[in-house]
Amino acid sequence: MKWRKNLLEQVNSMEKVRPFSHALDRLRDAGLRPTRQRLALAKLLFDECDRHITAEQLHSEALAGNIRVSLATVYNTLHQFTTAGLLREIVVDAGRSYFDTNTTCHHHFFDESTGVLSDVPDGQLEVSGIPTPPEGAQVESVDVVVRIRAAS
Amino acid sequence: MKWRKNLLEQVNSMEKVRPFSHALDRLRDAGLRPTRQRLALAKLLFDECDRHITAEQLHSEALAGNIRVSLATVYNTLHQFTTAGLLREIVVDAGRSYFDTNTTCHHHFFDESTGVLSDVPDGQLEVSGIPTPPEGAQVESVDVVVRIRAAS
DNA sequence: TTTGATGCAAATTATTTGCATAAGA
DNA sequence: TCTTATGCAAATAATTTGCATCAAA
Repeated sequence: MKWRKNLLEQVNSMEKVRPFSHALDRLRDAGLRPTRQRLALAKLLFDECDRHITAEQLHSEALAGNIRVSLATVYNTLHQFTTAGLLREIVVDAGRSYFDTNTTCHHHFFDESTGVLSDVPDGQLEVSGIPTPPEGAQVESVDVVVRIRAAS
Repeated sequence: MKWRKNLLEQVNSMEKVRPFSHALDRLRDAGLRPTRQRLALAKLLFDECDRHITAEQLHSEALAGNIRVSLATVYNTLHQFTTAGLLREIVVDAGRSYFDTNTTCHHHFFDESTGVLSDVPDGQLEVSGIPTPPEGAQVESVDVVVRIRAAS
């Protein structure tokens, strides 16, 4: 049927009305099939710049935006995005994973009272003398977490 | 009954045979009642120096040493020790907590292939320019994790 | 013997997996 | 239509909590 275009065409025509090319391009470039859920989650993640979010938070946002998606799918999608290099997983809290839309090398503040994760502005913090790892291992990354707390 | 001494006396007499004063002193100083389980776990933790261990690992060691203790008690004890300042909790792996018997300020290697956590020797790694935290917050600590992996 | 801390079973929270199904070619 | 990848229910893993019990005084 004529009106039945493939998803790419649909999306291209929709882009004229509402610009979600950003999210779509990212999925395309990563070689991930742009399904409805993925596209919706990508939009939430990448339309604003520089987000730090947990699976639970993203799931809430999706539901609030009338996107029907299970928490498991949110987890799976976040991990797929991470594997594809679209996200970076940040470990700051035992028993909760945060995902960062900024995948470049940078460091974090973690507010232990509120659970809010934020970026340390570039150029403020320097790590020098990265140590020689034990025999036979290579350094993958050097992660710095500045733990903060509301002043008492 | 005469033979029924209190725990302190028992322990003092046993010390002549087997030296676990180290573990006992630590509990005493921290104001924690030296119960059988706590004393046994403290012995495992503090008799060797500088251990990095998960709850699961410590539980296994306890069972191997014929110490009947539940995993929940191991968790509770690890947290009590941490609150008392005897241990430091290290967050390196989403969904698993490590505890470090070295509570002084230092940094870590985390081997992502094996899950082994180890200390970065003092003096090799320097962090400079600790950034100003967001308004109203104060810095609690600056944690550096050097993630390593077996060379491919 | 009394009392309050303790230790564990059961509950909770966070995350992963297997497989029926829907989506794209 | 025909796969193959997808999304979710159910399972698993990690950790916490409430309360009966035990140990110290």
